[in-house]
Amino acid sequence: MRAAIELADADGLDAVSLRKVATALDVRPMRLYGYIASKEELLDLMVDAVHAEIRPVGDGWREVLRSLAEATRHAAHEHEWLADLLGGRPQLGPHALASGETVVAALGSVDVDAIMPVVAAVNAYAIGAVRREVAERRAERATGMDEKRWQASLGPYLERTFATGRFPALATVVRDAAHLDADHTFRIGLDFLLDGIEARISR
Amino acid sequence: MRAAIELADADGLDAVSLRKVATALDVRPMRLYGYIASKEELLDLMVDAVHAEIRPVGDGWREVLRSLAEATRHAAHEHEWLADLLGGRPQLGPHALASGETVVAALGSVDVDAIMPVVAAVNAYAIGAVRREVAERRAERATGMDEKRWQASLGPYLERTFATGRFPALATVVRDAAHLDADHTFRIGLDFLLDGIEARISR
DNA sequence: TACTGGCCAATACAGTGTATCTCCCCGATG
DNA sequence: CATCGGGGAGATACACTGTATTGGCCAGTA
Repeated sequence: MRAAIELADADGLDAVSLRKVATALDVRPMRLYGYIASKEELLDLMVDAVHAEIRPVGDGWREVLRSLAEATRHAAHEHEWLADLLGGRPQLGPHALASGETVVAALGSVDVDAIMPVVAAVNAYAIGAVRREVAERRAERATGMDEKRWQASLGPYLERTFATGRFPALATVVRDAAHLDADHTFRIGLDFLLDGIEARISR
Repeated sequence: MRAAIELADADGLDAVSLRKVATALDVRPMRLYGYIASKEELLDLMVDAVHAEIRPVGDGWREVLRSLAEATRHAAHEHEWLADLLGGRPQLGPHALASGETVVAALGSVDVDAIMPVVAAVNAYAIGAVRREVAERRAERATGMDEKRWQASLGPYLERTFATGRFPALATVVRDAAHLDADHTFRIGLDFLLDGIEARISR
């Protein structure tokens, strides 16, 4: 599983094949089936292993939830393949449960019936936001490794389609609005969500 | 592309192979490369095609954003494979831009610099929430098509791990808290987010 | 009529996850 | 001590994937 994570970190999820993992371990491919039942199980184990790095901390429910989201984002930055797997199947491994435990424990002051929806919402936001962020990062890299070429290759396409006049509102926003960086965008959305939660649970 | 969507609807994303799409069209596989450059492009086209079904409607920014999230969820229910693709790469196809346009147009009363973060946050939440929902739905189906067997197969595992005493807070919440259905969970999280947005943009 | 350019089909290739078959070694038994 | 049996490791096999390359045919032109 560690070998698989190293492969994925280095060359992406596609580079994780049972044959490659086996050779990394100096073992024959079919040996792996003594430990896992299928490749999906290996992927689940990888995700749970990374959950060990997601350790929410902080005082009070708000800080802990924020920390959960930020830690998820941080983990996905270090393991971009995580964005492809997060939310793809239920996470019930020990490390995932452990981080869930610390979060729920920090929500002791919250109404017990509200805990699950709140945690679920923060998780959903974090997963969706991280996915888009990683997708953009990859797209940038695909067009020549630097941001200028990305703008240069995307710009003309967008200009052309905006020039059709079919998306006037979108065009003005893209052209006129301030462009926030990824950090700010993530935090603003998270603040929206946490504000809304705060308003409801302290009602 | 329509053929590919039908295949995916029927048997999941794995069933979409260029060979199968080609035979569905009574064509030889390599013919497809006259229309697409790679399989990824086909997947992008499929996603954009489904974006045609995502038509946010409503009066006022709040209703439109809610409609956007609900429509995304609805589309993913009819095309479960969409959950695997959403957020996986930037969506710049015409239909995706069109739904973005109607959303942005409905946010005319909002500060222009706030529009992008707001839309991004709602999208992120919708994608993350839909993913988890679809993941659960699949897990249920995988354990025998009905919910009872799902509980029966998951229950013992959770009971065992909770019995270790390592997740006391989680255990009490799972055992004692009311379990909301998927519709409510989605709507509650969405309300959190929209409340938070409302508080900030009308500030 | 000879030729040539383009396009379509077929084949080829390197890889995938996983099922099955084979064989060898080691331990237990007569 | 010899023989046998079983279990596990290894190799092989299979069906399939996405895509590059090759072969051949046919239409249009000189």
